[in-house]
Amino acid sequence: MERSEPQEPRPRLSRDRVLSAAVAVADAGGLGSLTIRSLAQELGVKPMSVYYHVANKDEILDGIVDFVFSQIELPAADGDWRTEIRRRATSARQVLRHHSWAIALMESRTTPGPATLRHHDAVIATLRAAGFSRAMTAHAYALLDAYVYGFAVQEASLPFEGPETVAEVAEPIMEHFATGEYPHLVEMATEYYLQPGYDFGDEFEFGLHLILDALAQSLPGHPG
Amino acid sequence: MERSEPQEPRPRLSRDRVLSAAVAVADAGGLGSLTIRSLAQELGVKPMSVYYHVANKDEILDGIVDFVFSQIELPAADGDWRTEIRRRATSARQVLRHHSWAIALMESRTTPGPATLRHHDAVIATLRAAGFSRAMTAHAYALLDAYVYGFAVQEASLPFEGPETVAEVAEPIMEHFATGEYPHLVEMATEYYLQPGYDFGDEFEFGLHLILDALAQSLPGHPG
DNA sequence: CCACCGTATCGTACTTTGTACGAAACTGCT
DNA sequence: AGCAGTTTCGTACAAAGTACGATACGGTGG
Repeated sequence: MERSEPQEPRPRLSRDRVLSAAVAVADAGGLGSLTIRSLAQELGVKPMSVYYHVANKDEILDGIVDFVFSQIELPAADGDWRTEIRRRATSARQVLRHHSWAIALMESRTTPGPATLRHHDAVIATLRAAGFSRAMTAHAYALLDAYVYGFAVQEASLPFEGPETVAEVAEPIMEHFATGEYPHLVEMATEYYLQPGYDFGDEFEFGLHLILDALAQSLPGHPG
Repeated sequence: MERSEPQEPRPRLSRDRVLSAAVAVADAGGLGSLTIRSLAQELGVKPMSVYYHVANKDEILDGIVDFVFSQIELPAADGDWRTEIRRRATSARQVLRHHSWAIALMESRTTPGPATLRHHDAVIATLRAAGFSRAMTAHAYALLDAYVYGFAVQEASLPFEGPETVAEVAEPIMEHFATGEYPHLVEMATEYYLQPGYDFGDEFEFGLHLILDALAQSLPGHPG
C-alpha cells in the first residue's frame, strides 16, 4: 500500500481537453506562445502525447477557431431581426476581444468546423426570416461580417487595453511627431482620441447602428 | 585577365532591397514561405548577410507592412470627399487583395511606419475638410476602416480566387452537408453563391455605397 | 603600390519548434 | 496472469531565427 500516491490522477487526454488547453495557452500568452511543448506542459504531459489526439498542429488551430465560434451567441430566426443581429454582432465582438488571437487564425483557416457552419446558418436564417431577399441577405451578411471582423482587427491592433491607458501610450508617440508632419493626425489625436474618457470600443455601436439602420431602409414595405 | 567574370555584379544589399525582396517572396509563396533563408536566396546572398541591414525578422515584417500602405492611393483633401474616400477604399481593397499576406501582419504589428501615418493623416484631412466634426470623423474612420479591412479578411479567407472557380470548390463541400443540417446555408449556397456569375468581390461596392450614403446623411446641412 | 580601417558579407553553431518512429506503459478482458 | 488494444512517452531529425566572430571588400593616406 505504499505504492499508491493518488495525489493527481491526471485525467486522460482527449481531443476536447487538448483544444481547451490550447485555448487557455493562447489566451494567456498569445498565439505565439502556443507550441506543442507549451500545450503539453499545460496538460501535464509530454509533447508527443498530444499527437495521439490530433493529427498535427493545424488541426489544433482549426479546432480552437471553431471553439471560438461556438462561443458567439446565435441569433434567433423568430425574433426581431435588428435585435437578434445586433446581439450576435455584439457577442462576436466581445468574444473576439477576449480571444484576440483568433482573428489572425480565422483568416488563415479555410476548413470551417461545425460551430462555424451552424453560426452562418443561423445568421442567414434570421435575415431571410426578416424578409431580405437572397441577394440582400448576401449583401447584408458580407457587410455586417466585414464590419465586425474589421472592427475586431482594429481593436486587436491597438497597443493598449483599457480606456484610461490610451494617453499614457500615445502621448510619447505623439510628441515625436509634433514636428509638423501628419498635422491632422496629431490634431485628432490630441484634441479627440487622447481626451479623457475616450474609448475606441465605443465606436463599435455607432457603426453597427448606422449599418442596421441603412439595411432596414432596404427592407420591403419600408418608406424609402 | 582570366579573373574577371563580371556577369552579375550583384548590386550591394540595402534595407530597401531587402524589403522589396521580402515582398516578392511573400507575394510568390505567402507569408509562411518568407524565411530569412528564402529571402537570402532571393537576394543571391547568404542568410546572415541580411542581418546587417535589418535588426531582426520583425523589422522586416514592419517594413513590408509599411510598404503595402505606401501603395494605397491617398485621398485628396480638396476633392469631393465621397469620391476621394471611395477611391482610397477601393485602392486599399485592391492592394490588400494583391498582397493578401499583409492583412495578417497589419493586425500584429503595432509600430506604424511613415507611409502608414501619412495614410491616416490624409484620410483624416479629407473627412475634416468635408465638414465632419472631430467626433464624426472618428466614427466615420473607424467604420470605414473596419469595413475595408474586414472585407479584405473575408476575401482572403475564401478558398478560391476567380469568380468561376467558386462552384468547383464549394459543390463537393455542399453535397457533404445535404443531410439537412445547415439548411439555410445550403440553400443560400446552391441558389445564390453557386449560381454562375456570382463574385463575392462585387459585394464590396454595395457595402461601401451604403456606408458612404449613410455618412453623408450626418453631414451638416443635409436634409435629415 | 601598400598597409590600414570601416563597411559588408559570410561560416559555424546554438536554440526553438514541429513531428516521425518505435518502444513502453497502461487498460480492460478472459 | 496473459494478452490485445489504447494511450503515453523517449529519442531524434529537419527547418528556422539569429548570436558571434572571421573574412572579404573598397577606399585612403603614406
